[in-house]
Amino acid sequence: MTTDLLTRLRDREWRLSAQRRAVAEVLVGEHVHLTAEQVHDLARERLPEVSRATVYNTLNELVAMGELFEVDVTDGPKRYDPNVTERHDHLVCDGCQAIRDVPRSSSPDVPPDVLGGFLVTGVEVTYRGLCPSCARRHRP
Amino acid sequence: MTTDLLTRLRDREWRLSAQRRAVAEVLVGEHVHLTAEQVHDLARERLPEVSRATVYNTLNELVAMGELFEVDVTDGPKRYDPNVTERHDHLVCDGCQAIRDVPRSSSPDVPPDVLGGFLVTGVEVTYRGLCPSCARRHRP
DNA sequence: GTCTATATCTAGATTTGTTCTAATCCTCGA
DNA sequence: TCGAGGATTAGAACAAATCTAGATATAGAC
Repeated sequence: MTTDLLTRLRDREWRLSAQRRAVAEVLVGEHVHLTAEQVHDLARERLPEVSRATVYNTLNELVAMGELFEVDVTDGPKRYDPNVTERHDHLVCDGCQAIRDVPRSSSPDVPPDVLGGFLVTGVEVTYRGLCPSCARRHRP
Repeated sequence: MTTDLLTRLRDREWRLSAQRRAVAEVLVGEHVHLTAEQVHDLARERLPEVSRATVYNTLNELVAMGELFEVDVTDGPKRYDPNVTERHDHLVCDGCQAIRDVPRSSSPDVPPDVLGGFLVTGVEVTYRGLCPSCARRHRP
């Protein structure tokens, strides 16, 4: 098992206030893709006086540090993905907006001749469809 | 050459008012990925009294008809992509947010065993990097 | 040509998601 | 203990998009 978010933050000597800890703790887990609003709600269950601004500040800092990915694959608010250690893509349900991580099968490459001088540094793959329960509802 | 947007709209018997025509005309061309605001500005050059609401209404109708793609690959406003006839992916410049279409090289597939009951209906691939002029500016 | 039903358009208000601001609060080293 | 600087806060501000209600245009029937 790879080191988790809280451990990595401690190792970075990142000033870990009570508020920041509350935010970070919310993000630990499998297939977690919360919105800032959801992070705020969950963080307040641990520490009621965490403000929205602090949640946004903290999330943005974590993203800047590379300890969190911003995922913007649906309409509406951004989601935050703490799975930064395993290279993966996303599977998005068009029904309920659920997001699931999928390990990357193979790196899709663009043939260099179509790039026209573009310097490519990264690739994102998003699969869209219906999650099991939305698929059932859609064709019962 | 495939039929263009205006022709297809006429064939669909879509009520083509002066305002809608002004919006649609703006979208014709190569590698056009305008924001709603840019579409509004350009449409007003043709027909000064087009309102923002009409631009949004028209864009959303075209998207619903499948005659226009909504592309949301950058922070900030959505972009609209009239290239619906050729299957393609997007190349996004992290410097200036320019978007370029690239023909899809090969369909990326998820191995069915990782899907866990998810019904996949589509895939989007986004390449990120720096366009020629931003790459020059970045390492001169 | 006129009338009527229906679709479309408009300005402006509203909603949503996010960032900014200015004041206050901690924390830690001197 | 004090002071400096970062962290936090509530609320204002902002940006993108949508909604609303009334005005306007249009096509087809007469």
